Order: sequence, then C-alpha cells, then structure tokens
Amino acid sequence: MNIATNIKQELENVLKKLNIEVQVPFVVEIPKDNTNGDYATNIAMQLTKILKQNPRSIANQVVELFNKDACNVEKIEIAGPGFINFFVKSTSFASLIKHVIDANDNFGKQDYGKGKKYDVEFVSANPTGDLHLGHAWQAALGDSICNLLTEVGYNVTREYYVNDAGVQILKLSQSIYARYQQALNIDVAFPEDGYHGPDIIKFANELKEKYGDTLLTKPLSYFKQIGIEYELNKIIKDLDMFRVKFDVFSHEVMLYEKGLVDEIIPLLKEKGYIYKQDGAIWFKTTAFGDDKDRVVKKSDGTYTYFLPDIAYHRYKLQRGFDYLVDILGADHHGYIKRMEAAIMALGYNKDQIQIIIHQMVKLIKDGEELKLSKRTGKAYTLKDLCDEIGVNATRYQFASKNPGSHMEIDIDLAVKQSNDNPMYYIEYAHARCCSIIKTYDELNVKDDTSGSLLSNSKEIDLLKHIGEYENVVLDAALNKAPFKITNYLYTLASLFHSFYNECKVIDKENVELTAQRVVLAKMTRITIKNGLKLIGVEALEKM
RNA sequence: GUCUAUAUAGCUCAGUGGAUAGAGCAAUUGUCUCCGAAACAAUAGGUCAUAGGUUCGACUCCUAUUAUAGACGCCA
Repeated sequence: MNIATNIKQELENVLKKLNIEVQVPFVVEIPKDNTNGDYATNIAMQLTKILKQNPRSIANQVVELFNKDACNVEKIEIAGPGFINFFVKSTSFASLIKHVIDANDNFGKQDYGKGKKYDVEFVSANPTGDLHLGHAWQAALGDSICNLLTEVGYNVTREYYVNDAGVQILKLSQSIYARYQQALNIDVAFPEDGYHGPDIIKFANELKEKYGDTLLTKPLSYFKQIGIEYELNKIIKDLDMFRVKFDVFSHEVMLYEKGLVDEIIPLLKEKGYIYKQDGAIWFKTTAFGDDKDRVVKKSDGTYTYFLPDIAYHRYKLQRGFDYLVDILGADHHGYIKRMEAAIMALGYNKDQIQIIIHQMVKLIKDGEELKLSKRTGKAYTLKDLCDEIGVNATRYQFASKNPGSHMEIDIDLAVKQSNDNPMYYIEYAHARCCSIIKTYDELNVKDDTSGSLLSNSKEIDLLKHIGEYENVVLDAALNKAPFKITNYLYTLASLFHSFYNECKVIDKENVELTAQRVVLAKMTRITIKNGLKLIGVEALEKM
C-alpha cells in the first residue's frame, strides 16, 4: 500500500469524525519543495465552503483528529493558506521497497479494469501504400494505450479495419493493372487518380517475372484481391518491425457479405431517425447533437462511407466489447459527433465509444515542409524513420507527445540528434543501474530491504517518486495518455542520476549501507524497465 | 462563416484549481585518481497570446478577441 493512499484514507476517517457526508475533492500529493513536507493535502481549503470557516482553523481541527500512527507520519505542519504538510518516518518506505522488489516485472500491474473488454481500433490505413508518419503516431499511441489498459486490468483487443470496398481500392487495382501492362511494354495511359508509388511498379514487375503475360486476361477483381494482399502484408510487416501486433483484421467487404450494412437503415428507420429528401436517405444525427444530418444513401442508390462505418461499430459492440476506442487523425474530427450519434441511435451508451484525435504531423526536410503526396508517391515513411533513428527512439518520440498538440518533425535534426532524444537519458539511467547491480553481485552481500539507513534527501525523493508509479500508470491508462509515462520516467531518471552523483552506492567500507542503497538501484531498474515496456521501448542493459 | 485543436523562457515542450510557473537544447561556470561524465551541480533567461469573469486561490475553469493548424460534399 502506498503512503499517499494511506494518508488519504486517514483523512477520509477524519472527515467522518467531523460528520461531513458530502464528497470533498481533496488531493494528497508530493510538494515540489520538500521543505513543505513529504506529502501535502489541500483538504482544509476545500472545506472552507462547507464549513464556512477560514482554512487555517479547519486545518487545526483536521490535524487534531488525525491519527499519525495509522500511516507512519512523524510530524504534521500547517503552512501557507492552509496546506497540511506531512513528514513521514523513514521506516515507512519498508513496505514499498519490499513490494517493488517482490513484484519485479509485475510492478505496476493492477486490477482496476476487472477484465472489462476494450476494443481499440487504430492505424486502419487503406492498403494502398506505405505507412507514413501520421500512421506511426497512431501505431505508437494506440499500442501504448492498449498496453496501459492491459496493465490496469482491462481485456484489450487491437483491431485494424481494412477499407477494401471503396473507390480507393478500385484505383489501386487499376493502377496495378496499368503498371503490369507497362511492365510488359504495352503502351497504356496511367489512371488519372492512380497510385504513383514506386512500390506498385515493383509489384507489377514481380508479377511479370512470375507469370509472364498470362495475367492480361484476368479480371480487375483479380488485381484487386492480390493488390490488397500484397499491400496489407507489407503494412503488417512494417508494424511488426515497429512492435505492433493486431489481434483482429476486420474487412469492410465482410460487412457487406454478412448483410450487416443492409441492416442499418431499416434499424434506424424503426427508431424514427431516417427520412427521405431530394432523393437521398438521411440519418437524423442532429437528434444527438450533430450540427447537421448526414446522408447514408445517395440519390444514385449507393451508400456513403458512413453507413458501413455504422455497421462496423455495431458489429464491434455486438461482439461483446464494453468500450470502443478509435484513434484518428485531426482531419476526421467532424466524424466524432456523427459516430456518437450512430452509437446512441442504436441504443448503446455514448461513453461506450471514445474517439481519440491526434493532431497532424508536419514534416520538415531541408528546411521546408514536406507534403505527403500519394499522387506523386513521395512520402517519408514509418520505415524510413525507423531505419534512420531506430525503433526505440521512434516509438519514444511518438509516445511522448500529447496527441492534442501539433507535432513538427525536422527529419535532418531528428537524425542528427538522435542521441539527444530524451529516451537515451532514461536508458542511460537504466544501464547505470544494471552496471551497479552487476558490480554489487560480485560482492556477495545480501540485500537489505528495510530502508532503515536511507535518510539522504536524494534517496527519499527517489523512493517517493517510485511510490507514485502505480498511480501514474492508472492515471495514464484512464486518460489514455502514454506521454504521462514518458514524463514520469524522465523525472525518475533525473532523480536517479542526482542520487547517484551524491550518494556512493557501492562502498566496500560500509556494507550495511551498500546493501540498502543497491536496492534503490534495483527498484529504479524495475520501474524504468516496466515503464518503457508500456510504450514499446526496450530497456538497454548497456549502451 | 461554423466546428476541433493549439498559444508557457531564444528553440522544443512539461505543468487537468494550490505554495516562489518547471525541464531539455542553446549561453556562462564548476565537478572524473572514485560504482558508467550519454551524468551531476550552479548562474542567467517568463506581464503563462490579449481583455474580462467565476473563487479563499486561475497557466489551469468560463466568455470574447487575436494568431496558427485542420475539418466543414449525396468524397473517404
């Protein structure tokens, strides 16, 4: 049990003694300045409205009723406008130390989710070309979110939606067919909106090598099928290299084949959300807060893309997931309201779906913006970046950004300064821990997890921060915010480096202290390793 | 015009109602006879875009304005 939680519980007891029934939104946290205690709470200020007294006098009452022995508190002070600051006994860390060492690889794992089922859909790039850096962000973000949710006890499925029924795929098959003909020296015009990428030319040449001209008589549907297979396999391979593995690939074509798409309009009609206008069929999404109604069936009789998407989300919910998460680029933000509308219209709860939007990636190369262009086939891909700076640094780079903020990547700078990536600072701390532990092992001394000799402020700061890890994991998971993990790890590495420089860990003259300090290195190593694993980065033992 | 984000140190970014707003890079200065100097310690650098409001307290919440990116089709 961690110390902050203990203090919080005791404060809840105090509230009961004061006969306060209502929820008080107070926090127990580590103050920035440790002269303000090891932990502090704002409970007195929060109570001003309820008790209608000044915060310092409330603080006095709280302190009087507070049972210090229940949570290893040595001293309590009231400071500033009414903060209550707690100073804990050094022995209070013994249970934390033992917990971290015993849990080891499992430190951080929690049962908060109680096995509830999440389906997280991300990347879902059309199989028409290589993954670009926007997909890299989605892949890193999505996979890390899945890891976090799993860590706190949810049952998570990673899902990829393959848009294989739309016009994009038709263009792909036409492009392949044209390139194939060109490979055979047949003079044909390349389709107007075709895919110009070099990969298609390469694929066409492979077809020529393998089959000669025997495919010329095949229908377009044949090229469609082999095209999807070829492109999707390439994507899967890249994702695998990026350490992202999907559990389920759902194909749009399958939704049509199973008749799921055709079921939607009658279903919505039954509930009264469908009407006809100008020869088209509309879904009344404004009933659920959208700013305008959406067409689901065009006047020419074909469906809009929206309809299969509704069918797809219904299909996911029917498979028994409690929550759905979609990760999309900012160019899809208009999509949120209408999809929520669809979910609600179908009788599900709005908070069963969450759509996470990440902002656009702006690429700078040679001092100017590099526009992604499928037409010209020129793009800087996920694989390009991984080849240049490595998978670890790439995963870290994308996991560490808040998806709500805009990202600018200067490729030349990223490559040149890859060692300045904050990840290396964290890796260095980990490698240092490993090195210390190795040296220590040769001494043949038994670990001491009591923590009784740890009194230096650097040691205490490190312990307190490690004690926060589980809360940070939970917070990051619930907010679906992997960047909270990277921020945490960075601070942890910093505290460790600082501790290392001030406190000699291995001291042959003082075996007792060595046996306790080395445990700090072990705790740090465990925490960094587990934290990095959540964002798909390997912890290095040597650099 | 409407919608969604974003605006914090010269640059890249933390900071989801609390105490003196924090890191890294860049600048200046110390620290390796010693467990890994890819590190540490220190100095300097900010009217938290602007103006109002909410309250014990606002970088944080609300409103308006400005700037930047993106979205607003019977396209996907």
